[in-house]
Amino acid sequence: MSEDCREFYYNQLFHDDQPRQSTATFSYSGGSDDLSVHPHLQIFDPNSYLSFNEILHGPTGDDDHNKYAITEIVKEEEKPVVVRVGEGGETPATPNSSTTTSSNEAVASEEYSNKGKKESQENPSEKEVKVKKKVEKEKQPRFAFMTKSEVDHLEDGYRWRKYGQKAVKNSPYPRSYYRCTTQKCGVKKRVERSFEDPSIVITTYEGQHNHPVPANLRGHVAGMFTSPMFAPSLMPFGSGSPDFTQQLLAQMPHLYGYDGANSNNLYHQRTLTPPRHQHNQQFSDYGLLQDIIPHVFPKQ
DNA sequence: CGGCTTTGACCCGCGC
DNA sequence: GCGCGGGTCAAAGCCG
Repeated sequence: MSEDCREFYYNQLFHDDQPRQSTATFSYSGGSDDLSVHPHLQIFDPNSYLSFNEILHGPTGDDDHNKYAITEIVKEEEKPVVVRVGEGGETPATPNSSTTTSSNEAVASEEYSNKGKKESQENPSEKEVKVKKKVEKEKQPRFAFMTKSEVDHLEDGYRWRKYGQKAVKNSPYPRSYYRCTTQKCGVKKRVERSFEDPSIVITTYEGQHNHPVPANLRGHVAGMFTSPMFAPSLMPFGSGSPDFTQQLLAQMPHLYGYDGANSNNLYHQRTLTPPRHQHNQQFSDYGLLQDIIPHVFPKQ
């Protein structure tokens, strides 16, 4: 089988605070439908594979080009670490310009029922509760990424329920608040559009999912991240580091292939029609993963 | 009918 | 204390 390899540049965010210019090699099989050489591919739906070009730039068909070109990832807790995908020479907005640094955020790890605030008012040890909440709140991993996208809410494999929307000061664009719909998963995300560059969507994740990507979701990313290969125990990241799946998903939201609950999902349409690249650019997920994190997925 | 969005009201922290 | 801004609640409505 012939394999075409190209280089994909990105800054590695995952392990430390030092942004590192890294080179990963994306490999995909060329002109072959022979998946037997990649038995792991059988767990995915081959119809949802994206071409290498789409990995880099987002969907190329259906005028989707550049809609999902991710521009930056900002890790919020410390100095912003920028991850830039692609080499489009874009000038993304300043990471700090639109990410929230507000201190009055809710505790993501708590169950998000309506009890939180109101009960704490009735509780005798009100102060202790507040302090505890504050500590827990500060522990929540949080990071933001900026995506060049025409749609506000990018699919990431998880199901979200919108629970609020607020006007943002000095910005004509509102900020939307979402919560993961899975019970006892307190992950939240905020989505807003950069007022400096309206083509850029800023998504801020808060907390870590305590469950896999919903299994009933379509698309190879959901399948990939629910596979045993992505068991948390295999992930090389220390505690306190944002969940890898989220990070990888955050890097490549244009990979999200499932048909989620939201009607503005660009990928809804593409999952209904076979990708045009299927014959000559079948993408190997495993090869991709090997190259991104070779110490987790050593080449055989 | 269940799941979701919308949206005004409310809560809370912070600065003045 | 007051006002402001961010975040959340929850009722109402929409939709498949």
